[in-house]
Amino acid sequence: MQGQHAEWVMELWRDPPLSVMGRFRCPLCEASEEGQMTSPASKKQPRSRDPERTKAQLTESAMREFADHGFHGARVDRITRSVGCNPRLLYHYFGSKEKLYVSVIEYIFEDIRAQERELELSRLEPLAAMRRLVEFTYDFFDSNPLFVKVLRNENLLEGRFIVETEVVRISSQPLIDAISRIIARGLAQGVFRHGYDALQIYITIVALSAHHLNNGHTLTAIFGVDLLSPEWRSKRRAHAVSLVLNALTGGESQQG
Amino acid sequence: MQGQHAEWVMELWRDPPLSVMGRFRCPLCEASEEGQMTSPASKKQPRSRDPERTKAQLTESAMREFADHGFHGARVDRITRSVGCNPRLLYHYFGSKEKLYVSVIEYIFEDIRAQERELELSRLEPLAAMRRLVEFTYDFFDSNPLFVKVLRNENLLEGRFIVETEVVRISSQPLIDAISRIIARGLAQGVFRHGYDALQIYITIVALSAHHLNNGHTLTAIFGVDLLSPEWRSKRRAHAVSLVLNALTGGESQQG
DNA sequence: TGGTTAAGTAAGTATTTTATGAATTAGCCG
DNA sequence: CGGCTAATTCATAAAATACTTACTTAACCA
Repeated sequence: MQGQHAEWVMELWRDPPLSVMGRFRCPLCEASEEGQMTSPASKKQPRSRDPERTKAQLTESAMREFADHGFHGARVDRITRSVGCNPRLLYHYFGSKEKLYVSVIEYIFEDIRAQERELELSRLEPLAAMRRLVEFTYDFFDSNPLFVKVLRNENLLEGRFIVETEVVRISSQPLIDAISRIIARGLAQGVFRHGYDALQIYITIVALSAHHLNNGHTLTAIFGVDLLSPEWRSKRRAHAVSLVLNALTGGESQQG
Repeated sequence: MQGQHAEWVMELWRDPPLSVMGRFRCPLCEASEEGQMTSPASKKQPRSRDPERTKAQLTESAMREFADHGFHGARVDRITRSVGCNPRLLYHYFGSKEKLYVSVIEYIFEDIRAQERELELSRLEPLAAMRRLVEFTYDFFDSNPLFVKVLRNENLLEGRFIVETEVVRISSQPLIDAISRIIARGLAQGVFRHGYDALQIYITIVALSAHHLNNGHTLTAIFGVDLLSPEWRSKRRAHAVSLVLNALTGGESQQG
């Protein structure tokens, strides 16, 4: 849904030259404004009172807005308008654009934590566990574009807000420990011929899974192949699995 | 120099709470403003006339500004002030913030093209060639943070400007072809036991080299290990080389 | 030397955008 | 019902920001 929107806007954008004149007008922004303008019901009936719903809608809308435009590019006005509520409400519930952004980050991290807990890698054989980990990681990023985009922007801001939250720090060590144990078991059983540092391996898996998503547009422009197409992504999934497993099981030179 | 600045600002930023009140003030922005305020010489002597120098200074300053804040976060005012010239000059030479941004992208790509041409992979043995390619790619990203940052922002904008330039499309296919030949030679000689698609391998190399740079701040917050420290980066370099070479040379299962 | 061109300056303006003060009214509980 | 709380609206402040109009003056060349 989001991808379709992006492609459609790109299409609109490609033909006319950069901008005719005057102040910069972001075509993505204007398009999304118009797109949302029709949906939020008719104008004048007052909004029914439901603070939980309002807060949730604002968070959801803000997530999309920050994902699509980054912190600086995001407009509070667009957020409230897409919800259909008065701009004042945003400040009533969140205090500032900044605090809204932080709450979006926290909101987004609740998802991944829940999903990660369901992995249960210790019951599988080393090779199968590793395969599952790569597939899970790949699929998570592949199917959570908003997560990917919000994190990209947070890195643009040099992680200024994520260090404040405390929500993210918990429960990442268990995953690294689990990977350590898989590698140790694999080495002991002889199915793995190379030991790698667990954190390095995990970052590698994340890199293989997410880099083409983070950099899809420039890579596509550079190589002339659409790295964001479903076809390429499914090939990428197989490649990631294959590469990691081959690296662990194979070869005779090099250490890790 | 840039990294130091970032760390210093982060240090300032960590203690006081998000913002006291009022409109959002970006601490990085204010710091860099103050930092630059002292340098651009005394106020009132008129600027000596040198269009080339002025244009070059503006491009350079804009590159840093766009890298540090993204397109929307960048301020034309800061760019001209850090150069020490009148804001009108930016429009005199570039026309708009938007066109300035495009010219920065083109400027940045001239570097990498020049460096890539010096690779000369075909003379090396497959294993050595592959090692050199990984090391070169890693080192390029590692030592060109502005390139990395500008591209990250361009992806946030969904590659809206890079598709316009035409500068980037040339001479990327030769690299992919060279990689194809290396892999073919390696398979023929028996040093490689797995054939991979050249584009997949190259994206993989880029991913292993750049993902921790692109996502260093969030990953650092999540895992509590500074992935941007020199120590971690040098370990990362070895890991990337080892992983790719092991994947190519080793194992008996899986294809590519 | 004098005149043309363009580099640079001074001082804005129009617009956008975040944020607020204060009034209004819905909903809940006794 | 009546009154209290807080959800919502209205109108607007206040400041930033991209961009401009109108001008000055240095540099270059016939």
